Amino acid sequence: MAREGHIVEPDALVESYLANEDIVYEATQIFDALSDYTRFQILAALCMESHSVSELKELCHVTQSAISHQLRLLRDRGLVYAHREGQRVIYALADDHVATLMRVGLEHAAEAVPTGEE
Amino acid sequence: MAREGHIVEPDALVESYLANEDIVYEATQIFDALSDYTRFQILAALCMESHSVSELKELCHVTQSAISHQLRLLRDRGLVYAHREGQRVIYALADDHVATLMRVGLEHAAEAVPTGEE
DNA sequence: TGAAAATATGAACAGATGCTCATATATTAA
DNA sequence: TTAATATATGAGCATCTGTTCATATTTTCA
Repeated sequence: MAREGHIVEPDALVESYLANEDIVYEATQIFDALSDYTRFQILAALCMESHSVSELKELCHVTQSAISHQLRLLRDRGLVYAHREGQRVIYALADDHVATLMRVGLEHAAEAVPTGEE
Repeated sequence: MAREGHIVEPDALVESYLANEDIVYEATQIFDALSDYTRFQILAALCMESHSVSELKELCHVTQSAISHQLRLLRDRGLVYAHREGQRVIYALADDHVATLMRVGLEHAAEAVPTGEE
């Protein structure tokens, strides 16, 4: 069945997660959140610091409506949370795992994309 | 602009990646690959060991055609590679980053999904 | 060579997705 | 209260996605 040895250390904990359909589905939902360019930019900005909707709109170069819709999705999935400050609504990252995922994803991507320097 | 301090260490390397559109796009593509239940199962299986198409079909409980289509996508994105062994075609993970991402994603998911035990 | 087994692939289709546009809600200031 | 600013949201739409179905390709074995 196997062709080579294990590529990663067989991790009992990870394997138990894989056996749980709900956990696997939840994992795919996180990756889905990170799979869209706009959402990735939002989360990247929030990795650095919290931002209002209008700040995010500027940082991501999309319309206010588009940002709000994506923020709603991220909020519904528990990746960000919000609180009001006067007229503004400030969004923040809800989970440090997201930052870790983005870091690893970017490192992988940086290897895949030829930049002239490695 | 900021509401609180930095959530993650400001990482100059990561910030330079974020400034590169191609790298960000490439990163979203990796997350997209992991965002589908079938593909996630395929990659999870390949994290453990290499598998033929028919083995993956059994492990993921989907049709041969569906597996082949998804494997093509993963191959096109450079996440897996294949070689023929007689009638079989054996697929393997092309990149260890994928395993790391899945591990972190599953850990995040395990916290989000109530299991009765943490 | 012909049949069987394993894999790949194109077409088609239903459902999901991300955006825009218009409008609603909420807060502040005049 | 009215106007202005900030944010949220529903509807509609074009595009994308994942699957199925049918069929093609490749390899092995009789």
